Amino acid sequence: MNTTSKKATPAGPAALDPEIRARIETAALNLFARQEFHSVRLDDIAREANASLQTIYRYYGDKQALLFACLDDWLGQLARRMLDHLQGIQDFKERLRKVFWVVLDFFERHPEVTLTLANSVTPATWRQDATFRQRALTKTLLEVFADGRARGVLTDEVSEALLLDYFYGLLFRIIPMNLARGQPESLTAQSNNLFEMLWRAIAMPEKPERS
Amino acid sequence: MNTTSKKATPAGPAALDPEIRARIETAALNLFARQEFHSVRLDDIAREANASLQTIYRYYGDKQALLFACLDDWLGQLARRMLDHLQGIQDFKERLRKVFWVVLDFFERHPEVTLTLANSVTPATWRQDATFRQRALTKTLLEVFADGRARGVLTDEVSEALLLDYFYGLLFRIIPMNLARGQPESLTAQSNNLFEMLWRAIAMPEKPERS
Amino acid sequence: MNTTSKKATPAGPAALDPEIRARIETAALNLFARQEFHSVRLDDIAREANASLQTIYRYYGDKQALLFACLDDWLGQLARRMLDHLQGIQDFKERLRKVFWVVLDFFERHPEVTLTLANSVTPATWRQDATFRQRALTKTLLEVFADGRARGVLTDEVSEALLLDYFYGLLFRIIPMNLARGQPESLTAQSNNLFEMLWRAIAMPEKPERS
Amino acid sequence: MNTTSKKATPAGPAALDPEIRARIETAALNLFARQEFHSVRLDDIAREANASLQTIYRYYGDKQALLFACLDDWLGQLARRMLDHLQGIQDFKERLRKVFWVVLDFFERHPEVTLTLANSVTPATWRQDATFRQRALTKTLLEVFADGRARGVLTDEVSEALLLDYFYGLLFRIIPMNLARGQPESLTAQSNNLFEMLWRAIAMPEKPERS
DNA sequence: CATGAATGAGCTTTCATTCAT
DNA sequence: TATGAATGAAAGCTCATTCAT
Repeated sequence: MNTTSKKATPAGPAALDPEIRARIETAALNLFARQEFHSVRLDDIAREANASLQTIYRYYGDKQALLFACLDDWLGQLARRMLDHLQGIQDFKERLRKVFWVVLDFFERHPEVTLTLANSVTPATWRQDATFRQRALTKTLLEVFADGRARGVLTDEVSEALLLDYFYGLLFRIIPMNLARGQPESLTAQSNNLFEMLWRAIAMPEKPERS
Repeated sequence: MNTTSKKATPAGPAALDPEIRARIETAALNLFARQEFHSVRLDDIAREANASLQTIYRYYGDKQALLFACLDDWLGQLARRMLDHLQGIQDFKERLRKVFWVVLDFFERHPEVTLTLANSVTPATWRQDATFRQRALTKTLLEVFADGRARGVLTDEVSEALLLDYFYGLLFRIIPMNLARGQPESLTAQSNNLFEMLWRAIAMPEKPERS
Repeated sequence: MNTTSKKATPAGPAALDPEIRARIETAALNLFARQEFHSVRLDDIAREANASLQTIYRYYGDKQALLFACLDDWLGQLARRMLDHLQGIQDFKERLRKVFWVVLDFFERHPEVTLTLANSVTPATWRQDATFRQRALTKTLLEVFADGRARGVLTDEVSEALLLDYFYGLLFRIIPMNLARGQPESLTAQSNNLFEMLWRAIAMPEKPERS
Repeated sequence: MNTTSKKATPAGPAALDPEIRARIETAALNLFARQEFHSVRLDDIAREANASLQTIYRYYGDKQALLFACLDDWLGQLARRMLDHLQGIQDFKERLRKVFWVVLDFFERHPEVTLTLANSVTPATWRQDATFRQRALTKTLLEVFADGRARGVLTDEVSEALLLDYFYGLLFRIIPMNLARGQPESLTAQSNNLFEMLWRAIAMPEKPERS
């Protein structure tokens, strides 16, 4: 509600007790995953975390900040993992394939994060937060796509932004949907198939060989 | 104290006064489009609609039902439009291309609906409502895809559900994102390009000619 | 709430249809007798009376006026009965005894009126209404007591007002209480005993005969 | 929507903050004394008490419980005072005289309590509350009367219940009426006169000396 | 830090009362 | 007149957030 919330700076420099932090965020993520943001009560989080309401407020400032903090940790982890896995891969398509796989793998292994994103974060909310690691992720990806474009590997039928939308749109749909369906089949296992389809969409179509 | 509390039946079959209904839903849609569901106050809707709070309760029962009612009307309209446009088109790809175009065109012309879907409806919410016309839409599309699969036009690399996810994921991403970007370029205008890319992804890849 | 309610004059000169009036007041009295004033819904009265809400409003103006109208009719009847019965009785004590009996007899035969007075009329409410026949009753009684005082029949230990309070206080207590107890014994039947006790209280004590 | 709605337990045993409690009850009593129960708004009580609406709900649960709580405190005080004053008095008549005086004195010194009882409590309401200290008072008095009956001091012309009605009826009438008349004369000051009149009514009449 | 309350906002409900047909 | 709605007011409830201990 408050754009310029001049809250008591959420947590001092010492970041306070990381163990308590962990307890709170685990509890929070579990609840945000199961219910909509507004149906989750801070009371419940406090109880599940075995912490007091005051502590939550001291650490995070308000409910939304808590939600963001939870996600931020995980997204940071995803970003780190991504960079790690990309090391040494040169080929553009292979880099993208790897990115695709890392994302599938990550969310499939952390369903609470997936569900929280699906149930408790609306685009409007998402945009509100300036500190998101997500920025970093998106920025990285955007550069990758720009590069692919420059190298003529990616189609130029549509704008770069739209290319990125293909990528994101696909992932953001199949991951939570597959989870909602009870994960009948692992997406990670089908990663290559899924990626090849995506690639056909966004790659520069081969010019028909003459003759 | 309360002996026979009968929940104000959310509007009888007579639908009460359609003009008031329209005023309320217009006001509601405008607000749900601009803010998150929980930030929208029924007070404000009532004021904007020039109706009383009680009237809203009489017509819809509660806040969420109001939201659904708003969307339901528009989605019904979309469904009708879709069927209308599909008339007479036989070719599978052309049918799908048409569907794609109708969706882009519809949401691009009704940004409030797009924004409301993006800001005020989470998947969890979405699933809660049994009466949604959306069901009809999805069911129709699923049949289309099943048919395409059966005819061998669509790839069999992944399940039908995933094929549908490609379709939905793309649309649900590019439409609100383009709007958020201030619609620098009409999606409808690029419909064919966008569709061809999608088609490459989901179509049965041509077997490499022998020789 | 509204002291100077400039309502549509409750019922035109023709007093409208007396049959409908009767139906409404019967229904109202039954409900006011069973529940507190504020727990009675005009809806229910209308339904029981087989009349429309509008009709009630046209006839009475508002809820409280309806209550008063109901009581007024009965109290008028009581007053008439009283005057009728007093005819020809000269002796002061006998007149008072008769008054006492008429009151007991009347309320014992009209429990709905008793209950309505007990459950739906608070003193504050009572005082609000200027048109009450009750005024007439009280005024009459007050004169009776003044007369008794003047003749030296009633005690002069306390003010006339307090003498009247003995009379009223007793009646207003025993009548509804006996009803609440399920009327184990008819008060009317015990009228003489009860009256003699009262009389001992309010009569001028006989000066002890000297020697 | 609502899974586990647990009615705010009307104040735990700790009675919460007694100072706030006092502020609320004072405010409430003042308003209940001046207007009818249903005309009093909890808003107003909260404002006058400098407390929030929610606090009132936390402490009392609902409006009627608040009313009862206010009265209960005072009636408890009256009961204590009564027992205190009765100590050491043996003679039945003197005991009753004392009871009579304590009641007059108490209500004359607490007009808000008197008015609240008169304006905001109907018999129907009164009967609803099981915890009322009033029970204790009535029970005590009933025993006193039974005792007087057994000892042959009280008249046996009517049932015990009716004797008690004389007592109550008189007090419940003269106290609020005198207040409504602006207390032209102190009842407490006239206590003996008033009691002697009552006594003549309920005492066993002296048998006429033979001869 | 934890606990327990206090507070403000906003949803929901129930009615008297009024309006329109 | 009867019917069906519309409206305003107030009760009652839930929760984030804040305070005090």
